[in-house]
Amino acid sequence: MVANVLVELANKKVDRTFDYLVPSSLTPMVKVGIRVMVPFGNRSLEGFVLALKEESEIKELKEIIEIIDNEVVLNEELLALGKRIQEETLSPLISCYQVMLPKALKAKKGHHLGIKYESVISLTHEVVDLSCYNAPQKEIILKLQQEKECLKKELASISTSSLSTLLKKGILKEEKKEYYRLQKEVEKKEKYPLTLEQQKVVDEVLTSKNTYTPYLLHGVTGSGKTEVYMEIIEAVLKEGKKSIVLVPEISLTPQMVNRFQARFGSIVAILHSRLSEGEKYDEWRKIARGEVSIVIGARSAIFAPLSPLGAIIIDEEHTQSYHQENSPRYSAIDVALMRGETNNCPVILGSATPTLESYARAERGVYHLLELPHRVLNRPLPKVTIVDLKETRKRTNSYFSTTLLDKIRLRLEKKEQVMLLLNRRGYSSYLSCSNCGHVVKCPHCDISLTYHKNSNTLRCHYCGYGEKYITICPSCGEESMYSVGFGTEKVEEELKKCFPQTGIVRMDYDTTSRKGSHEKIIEDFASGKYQILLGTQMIAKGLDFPNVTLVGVINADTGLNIPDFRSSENTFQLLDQVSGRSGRGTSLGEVVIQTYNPDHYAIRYAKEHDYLGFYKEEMNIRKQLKYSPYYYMTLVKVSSAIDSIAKKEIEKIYRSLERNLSSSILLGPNPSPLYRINNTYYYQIIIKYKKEENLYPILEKVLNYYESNNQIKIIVDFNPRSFI
DNA sequence: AGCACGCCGACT
DNA sequence: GTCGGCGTGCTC
Repeated sequence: MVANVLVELANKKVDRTFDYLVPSSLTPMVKVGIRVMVPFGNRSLEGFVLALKEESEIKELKEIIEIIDNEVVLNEELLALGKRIQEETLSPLISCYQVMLPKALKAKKGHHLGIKYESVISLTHEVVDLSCYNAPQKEIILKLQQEKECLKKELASISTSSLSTLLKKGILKEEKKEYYRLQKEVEKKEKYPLTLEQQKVVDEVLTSKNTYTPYLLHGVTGSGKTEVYMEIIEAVLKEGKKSIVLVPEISLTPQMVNRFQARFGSIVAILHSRLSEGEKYDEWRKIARGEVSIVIGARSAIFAPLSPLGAIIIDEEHTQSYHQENSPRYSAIDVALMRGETNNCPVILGSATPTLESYARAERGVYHLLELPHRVLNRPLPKVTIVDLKETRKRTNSYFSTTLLDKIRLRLEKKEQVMLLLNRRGYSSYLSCSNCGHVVKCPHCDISLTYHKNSNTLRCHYCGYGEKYITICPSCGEESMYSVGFGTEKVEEELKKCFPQTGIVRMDYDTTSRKGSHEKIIEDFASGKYQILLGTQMIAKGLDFPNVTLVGVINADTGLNIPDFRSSENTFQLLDQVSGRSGRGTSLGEVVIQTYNPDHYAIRYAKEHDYLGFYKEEMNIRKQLKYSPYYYMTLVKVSSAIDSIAKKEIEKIYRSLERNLSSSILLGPNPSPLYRINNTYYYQIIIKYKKEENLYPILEKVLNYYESNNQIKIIVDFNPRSFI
């Protein structure tokens, strides 16, 4: 027997299968979709078996060295899915398979994480007469009579010596059992009754529960989308079918997961990046073995090997993090649609602020539109007040307008909670010299350094470079450096001066980098330990604090000046999402948005919670400027350590695209908005088109042409979410 | 990705 | 004369 093996190397040159002889001793164990170790050149590599056949055209075959898996890691659906992703992203096939699996199962040599075993103790026979045992022995036996079996380490904590005596006497027996690392008990809760609106949405989805149907669920913040998801999941569960729920990484909090576990118990598995390697491996095994029916996870959970699938749900579908930013550059939404198609099941994309692309698809009937226009229990959406910072600046140089300060004070007096958004971390934006105008920049990147007061450093937010804070200008030698702009650190400092008696907590990249700190801040805020939560956009999505009645946006303009055609859309989404954190409980909520651009349409529509108004106005602009969703957009990027080489090659690529693409508009070639990162130079071309048959063939040619050039790297991103 | 093979410059 | 630079090509 001969096996087609795809080896672990993620390089276009070896991105095909190689034939290997299966030694007769291994024949019964070799299956399509398992990992094997094979000789490759003068070393040995891991690879996936993609096919089996009787003979090969190659004369001299080498033999498979050994088998790594007993069970299949890539089932037929995933094998086919990987091929489709390869075709649609032009990424190496091996990377399309690697991305589907937890680290422990990737075909990559090195750390092979094993299954974890625990010693389990149980009674060998019924014990009726307890009188001949001493106190700790009795305790152990009683516990085992109640629970049938216990972890050895649990019983050892009662008494190690009693335990070993009972084992020696043959009253107890010890076995090694496979043990899942992530285990917890959650108290089951009754479900909430659905509102009429929610029920209508559920009913409509369930009419198509056995057919591939994509839905866009447009539901305002607080409209109870999660309850709708759970109801759909329960309905398909009754038919013996399973579900995947994708949520943004940042929303995968214990609170969120608990809601699902409280309703469905132990048939829920969780997959996200904060789990340890071992925990992920265990969760994945539970899924592959069919022990769970619901998977909740971030982007890559879309590859969870559940079968049969009855529903796929993507919450906050507008989230940028559903697009992977490195190869393979796939979109979890596209993958969800593919899997919905092969599994004949509905795919529900939910958001209060869908992307223009998704809503346009819903308008054209590609997605079925479902709507939840009201909050549950007739709770109103919060009233939004816009504060013009140009006016504020005339009177004060505080970051807080008197309007915002007064409202914070009022809420604190009522023992309610406040959330404040500032989408910029650090203390100040950059350092400048008042004498010569010098700005401190990163030595490796084309970007100014941000001052972080807590660590007294200047840091680059792109490559991670850091240096000590300076007061003397490195250019003119004067002691005249001053900081410009402000971030969360500085606002926190001022906030503490304004409200010295109040518990204030900051949540941004810098305060959440330690494992568990993100959860801790959320928990502490939920329990009332703090009254004010100040944070970057990571506080905007999905969080549910019923006691928050005021949301303040310190500066709504931070995202408006980014050179990206989606800056208005991103700003509108952020403002609407963060506004949605206010008034989710019984008290009425309100929002204050501070801005220098009170007339900007993104801010005007966010004030009115008017998604459709924003959608229409933004669609007009996109139409005029020929942007997505009127045109598809593909980004071609060239990077090199040598500026002139990157520049020369992007120009070559441009000429080739110009010659071969007949119905596209080409933007560029230009230096990328972030022209230099980590001493690498970036140039790019944006291709806009409605229909372009030559696109894939020509881009493949370009990629092949440069595959052995190690001076430059080519990145092709179809429908990217960011052009930086 | 590695690693061998191969064809031109400065060294014990 | 040889050591070694890294361009090119191959891995079943």
